[in-house]
Amino acid sequence: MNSVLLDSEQVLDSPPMHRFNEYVAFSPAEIEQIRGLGDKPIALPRLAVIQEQEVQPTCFFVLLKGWACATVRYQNGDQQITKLHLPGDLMGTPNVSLAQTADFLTALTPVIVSRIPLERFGQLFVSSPRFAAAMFLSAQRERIALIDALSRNGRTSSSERLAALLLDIYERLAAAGCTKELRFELLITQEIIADILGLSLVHVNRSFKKVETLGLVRRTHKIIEIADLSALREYARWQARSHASQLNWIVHPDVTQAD
Amino acid sequence: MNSVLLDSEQVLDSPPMHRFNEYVAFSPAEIEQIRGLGDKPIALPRLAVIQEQEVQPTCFFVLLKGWACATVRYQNGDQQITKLHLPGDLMGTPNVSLAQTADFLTALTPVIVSRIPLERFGQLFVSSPRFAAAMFLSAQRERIALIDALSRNGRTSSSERLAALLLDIYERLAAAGCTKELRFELLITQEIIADILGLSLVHVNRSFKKVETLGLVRRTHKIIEIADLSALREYARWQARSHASQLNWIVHPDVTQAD
DNA sequence: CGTGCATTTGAGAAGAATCAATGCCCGTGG
DNA sequence: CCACGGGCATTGATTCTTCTCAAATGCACG
Repeated sequence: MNSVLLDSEQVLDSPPMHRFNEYVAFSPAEIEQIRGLGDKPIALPRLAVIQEQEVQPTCFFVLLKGWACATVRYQNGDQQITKLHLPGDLMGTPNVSLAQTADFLTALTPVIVSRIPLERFGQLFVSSPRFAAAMFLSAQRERIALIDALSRNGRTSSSERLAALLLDIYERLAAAGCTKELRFELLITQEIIADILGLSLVHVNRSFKKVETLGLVRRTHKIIEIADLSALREYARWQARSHASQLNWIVHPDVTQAD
Repeated sequence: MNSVLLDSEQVLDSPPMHRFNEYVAFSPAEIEQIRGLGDKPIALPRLAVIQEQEVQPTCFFVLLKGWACATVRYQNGDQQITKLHLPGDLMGTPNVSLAQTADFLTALTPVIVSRIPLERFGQLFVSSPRFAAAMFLSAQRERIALIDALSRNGRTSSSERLAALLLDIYERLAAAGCTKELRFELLITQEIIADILGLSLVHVNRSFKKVETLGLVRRTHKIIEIADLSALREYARWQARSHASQLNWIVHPDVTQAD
């Protein structure tokens, strides 16, 4: 891996930790523990392979900066991107259940990632039920994201799928504070979008023109502006998904901490 | 729900508990605890809705007998089955991360299910790190199943998808001890298969004829016989997925038990 | 021996893939 | 300063896959 070690303090406060607090309100002390899970962040160039397919998983990763993706590749060269990773995402966690990784992790832009060895992760998981609960809920939430992708790919047209993808990216970037009003920078090519949606590059282009013609989005270079948010939601058959909030059945105050 | 209460001992030893031991070798005492999670099993007829879409999740389910599925339904009536559930499966777990359930759980045959209230599940999850680890790994394994479905639907032809579905059902039934040699009973209609694969009923029928003509499977009524297992695997671009076995990073002996 | 559900078949239409150019933007080197 | 080349986006023409509509067949069950 063609990587560059970074001064850790440079990124440790910038990274979007918002994903860890989605389900459990961690205390500052707990947040410190979670930050301690990762190795020193490393920078990788665009197209770098962060983790290979069909190797034994010994770690997973946090994406601190940039965009990346998980790709399943077949012998004949076909590939399908099964997850677009945005800043703050954990990457490679499903593989911990397997003897061999199921997918590639690839940088779509220059990225900064931190490697989390399974040993260190396991220690915290076992010692902190609150952390275990957060990880469990987060895995279940990712299953929902996959379920949504699967149902969309099976039952909606190409342009509806594109609309849904743009909405998904918009909402996730907004949660990470990476949008300005209804605009965001789409850091991926149409070829990558084709790999995400399971379409051909040519057809993605035509779908783009369609959602533009319908007055749902505007494009100028890489900047996407949502022209009509509610119309876009309707067109994409968008289903709002709010996080569970009543979690006292699984999330309790941390007994290892003094009140 | 049009349900019938059953004498519990009638089913408590029959159910396929094999799914719980996939990652963690539980002791008999632990198994007892896990069995105690579920309410008294109930029987439901075919097509019964086990859990509604867009309601608050307060429990999930174990499927003790029969087949069921998780379905995402859209306003216009389109629906996509996102998971085919076979005996032993946990059903509805992804919903615990949401304020509202994302899908319907529906019986595809007469079923026997047991309801697991979140409170009871949460107590065991918090008190037993081994159990928490098993649930975490199992959720990650389900993500892999969804990733595989997503990549197949995006990148393979209809008949390849059908071949992969038949293989998937065969292997899962074999793990539950519900196959005889290379034969199994396919308890679902072609319309259901269409909902699973994201195809039309008519095209499923033609795909069936294709895999039959290719000499990969044979059909007599509902009985499917795999005519050439390795050829079927190759045709379906089947990817073997073995469970992770080196789990000492997260699975430790249960400290609450005496040696 | 109907009746209802599931499977099968046919024909035409629509959606998406493929093949093949062309255009555009931008950085690089002459 | 401009010609060139590479990567990406766009367009056109054609082919192939899958869908839709419609009808017929088969099969189980009262």
